[in-house]
Amino acid sequence: MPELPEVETIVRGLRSLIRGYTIENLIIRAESLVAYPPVEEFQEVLKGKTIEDIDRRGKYILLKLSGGKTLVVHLRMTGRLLVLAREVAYDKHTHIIFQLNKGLDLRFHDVRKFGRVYLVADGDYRPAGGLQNLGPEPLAPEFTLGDFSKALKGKKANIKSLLLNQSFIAGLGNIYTDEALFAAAISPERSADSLKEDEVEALYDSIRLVLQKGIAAGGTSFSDYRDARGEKGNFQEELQVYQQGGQECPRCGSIITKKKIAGRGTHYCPNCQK
DNA sequence: GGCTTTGTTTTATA
DNA sequence: GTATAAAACAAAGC
Repeated sequence: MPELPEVETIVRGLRSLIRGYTIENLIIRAESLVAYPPVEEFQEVLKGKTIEDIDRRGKYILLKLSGGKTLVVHLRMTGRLLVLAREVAYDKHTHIIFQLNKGLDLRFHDVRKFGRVYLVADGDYRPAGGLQNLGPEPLAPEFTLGDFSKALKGKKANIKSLLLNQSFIAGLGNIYTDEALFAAAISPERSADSLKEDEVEALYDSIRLVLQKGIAAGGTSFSDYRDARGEKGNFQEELQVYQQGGQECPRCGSIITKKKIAGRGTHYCPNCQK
């Protein structure tokens, strides 16, 4: 599942592979993935645009184009953005092909077809779903412990659901939420405002550390995730609790539990996550 | 063919 | 209006 570290890895790859390239033509094989504007307009406006830079905001990929437009991509569960030579054959899950100059393709590949692309005017993110309502970037220097602590105050929801809420904090999904709560030794069922000062600090540090480790490992390829070159990440080898239900806790040796919390499969150690 | 998967949006409830 | 929880939705693999 592409979360912040996976999206960051993809963005870095795209920057080195296709920055400065021009979109010469598009092939849209599944129109349902084009969320905005209507497909005909999407196709016409993109032709001839140059990719000036590639950025990330939360789990959204932003391709800044010439002419004041931004192509926004969200990969949801199983989406991939791949850079491939034009002659590489499509498979059944290749849905949008951006044909670039010099014989390169940028391809949107998605087994589940849950991913979406949006073409917006620079800075006007309203048509792009939750992009305009994202919370702070957890790795940005401006996001301080004080901010985090203040934001948690008075929140009665459990900490797991709050961390998954993109308008509260951007970029965390099920994998890194479970890993950060484990690293901070905090139970996912705790209400947010029940956390003591030292626990808030441990969680703040854990969120940032886990995300940085994820990026350093090139993301988590538990199943579908691949980077822009089609390569797997390695963070699955470092997972402490996610998908480790029934295994021994690496910290205390108890058996890791998997349970549905906040509507999501949640992995945690019932003994040492308090 | 029902169940599962996750990120996001929508709806319901307090 | 706000905070929160629950349900719905996307589509395909098994």
